[in-house]
Amino acid sequence: MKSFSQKVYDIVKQIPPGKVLTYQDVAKLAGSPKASRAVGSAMKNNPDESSLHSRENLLKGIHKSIIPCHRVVGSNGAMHGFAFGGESVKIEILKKEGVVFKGDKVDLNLSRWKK
DNA sequence: CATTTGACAGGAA
DNA sequence: CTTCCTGCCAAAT
Repeated sequence: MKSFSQKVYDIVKQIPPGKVLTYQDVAKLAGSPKASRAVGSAMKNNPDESSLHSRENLLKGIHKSIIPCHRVVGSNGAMHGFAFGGESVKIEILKKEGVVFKGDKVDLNLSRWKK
């Protein structure tokens, strides 16, 4: 049985380019609609490219998991803490992938994955 | 086993 | 529209 965070990673990895998901949705898909917070906690343990080389993750078996954290946003379409170079950079990337932006926030009505 | 923490969400002021 | 407060959950210590 995968732990909650593992499920979260699995789900986030399946988010297609040009689409985003809110923490709430991820939590729901992971099995706990109210665990949006826990999702964030799991994300900070985030086995992304940066921590990919971390020995810790290798020991945990999380090494081939590249989590597109930039495709996970808050319920209002804004991002909170993820920054692998700066929020602005993240926005650029998302735009490039086809995510529609509404000012400095993501337009969830258009770019929300499976609605 | 109990406490603390955190990349959240939603409502109220 | 922005800021603060409260509720909720899983993981780490």
